Amino acid sequence: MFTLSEENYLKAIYHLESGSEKGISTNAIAKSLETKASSATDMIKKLSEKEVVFYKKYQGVTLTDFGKKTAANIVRKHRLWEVFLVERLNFSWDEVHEVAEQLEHIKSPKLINQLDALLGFPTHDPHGDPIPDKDGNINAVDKILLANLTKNERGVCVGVHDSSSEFLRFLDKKGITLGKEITVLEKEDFDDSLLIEIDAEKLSISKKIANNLYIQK
Amino acid sequence: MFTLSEENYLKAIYHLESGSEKGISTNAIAKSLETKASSATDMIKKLSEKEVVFYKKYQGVTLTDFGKKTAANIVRKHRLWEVFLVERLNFSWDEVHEVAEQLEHIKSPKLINQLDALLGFPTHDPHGDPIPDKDGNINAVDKILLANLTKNERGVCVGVHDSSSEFLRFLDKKGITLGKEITVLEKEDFDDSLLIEIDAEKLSISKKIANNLYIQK
DNA sequence: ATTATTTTTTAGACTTGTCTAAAAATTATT
DNA sequence: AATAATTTTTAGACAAGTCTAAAAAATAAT
Ligand SMILES: [Mn+2]
Ligand SMILES: [Mn+2]
Ligand SMILES: [Mn+2]
Ligand SMILES: [Mn+2]
Repeated sequence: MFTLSEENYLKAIYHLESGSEKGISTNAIAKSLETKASSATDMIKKLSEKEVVFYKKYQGVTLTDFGKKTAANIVRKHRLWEVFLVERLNFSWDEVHEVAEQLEHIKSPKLINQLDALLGFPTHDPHGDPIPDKDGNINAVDKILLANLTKNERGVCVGVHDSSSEFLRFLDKKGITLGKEITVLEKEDFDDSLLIEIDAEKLSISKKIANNLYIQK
Repeated sequence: MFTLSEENYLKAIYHLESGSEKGISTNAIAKSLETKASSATDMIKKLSEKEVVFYKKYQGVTLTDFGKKTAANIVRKHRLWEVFLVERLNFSWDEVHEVAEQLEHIKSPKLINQLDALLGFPTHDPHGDPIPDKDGNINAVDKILLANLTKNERGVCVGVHDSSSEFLRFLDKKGITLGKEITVLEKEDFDDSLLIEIDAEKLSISKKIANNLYIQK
């Protein structure tokens, strides 16, 4: 069994690993958990002792198969709870993260399986992120950033890269939600902004926004 | 804000207070939390510092108004989660306690208010215990122990005194659940057992059972 | 190839919550 | 009232998790 702190480190390493081949650096872990590198080193040793990570001094860290499965299970719980909060308790997608950070640590296999069933076995959370199954497997969809679409291309908004409250509330304000169809009408060269069509309306989108919205063609 | 440990001590004191006038002893707290008296003394000092309990050395401890409200809120969360687990996630009443012990520490007022609404503002948990409202008030019902009924008296089963898994599963096996009507047909003097009628069937009940079942006349 | 910079680890300290063993206070017994 | 038994508190220690400051290793720059 793992402590709350150990689980948070495992999850951080899991997220950092998806998106880089090499071992995850002590600094990267510390930054992601808003703690100090020395604390990360201490915890890495404990995790290595418990055989959820491979660790050689100065070489960074990688999850073992057991570690991957354990981490995926925490992510699974986090995302299922997010779905529950949005679908059943009327939370908006920018309010769920903090609460899910707590709920993901509740230990009860039956609870999470029944929750999964209650929600109809959802495949994605409110931010479009995939929900791992019981074995930790995720079926990845081929989504690309809106910024990478070319003129006149079209697709459905299926996820966000940045899931901060600020960004999510901004999207709400602009009427951009998951499931909506977006067409790129223009790409402005001098500021990299996009003119898009959504809900039969024209909307100008900055490069920053376009770099944080996932589209499925 | 209170730590998980502080919350558990507060809840223990809250439960011990209902059922005795005087201050709660260090030993009683320690026993109820399965810890040592010295640990209880340490924690009592912290709680006193935070002004949730009154404490004078060797005099035992009592909750302040603030402490009562804080403790009642934890009990509120515990019992609402128990209702959720039974009514929505198909847990049986003997499986919920351990999970509710964890869930009661989740910090989110919106979560608990929405959960309350989702469940239709329940007044009692699956064991018949009252759910405090947001201000910590409970409306007590006048329930008595089955053992205190006299011959030919009748009432509805509304709660359990012992809520251990063992006792609850025993009740399930005998077909005794909350809401059922029970009539006392005989009271045997030599072993204090009861002959009751439930679901139009006769059933013999030991003194121990009768002392742990609450009835509303 | 040295030197400088950055990253990582170690050493020592602190907090929270717990424990054991001993001292102090309270309560019960004679 | 004095002694015995019990309860409560204190003193000191320990594990988990964190921090700062300093040392060691790795990487970058000259
Ligand atoms: Mn989240
Ligand atoms: Mn999410
Ligand atoms: Mn319970
Ligand atoms: Mn209960």
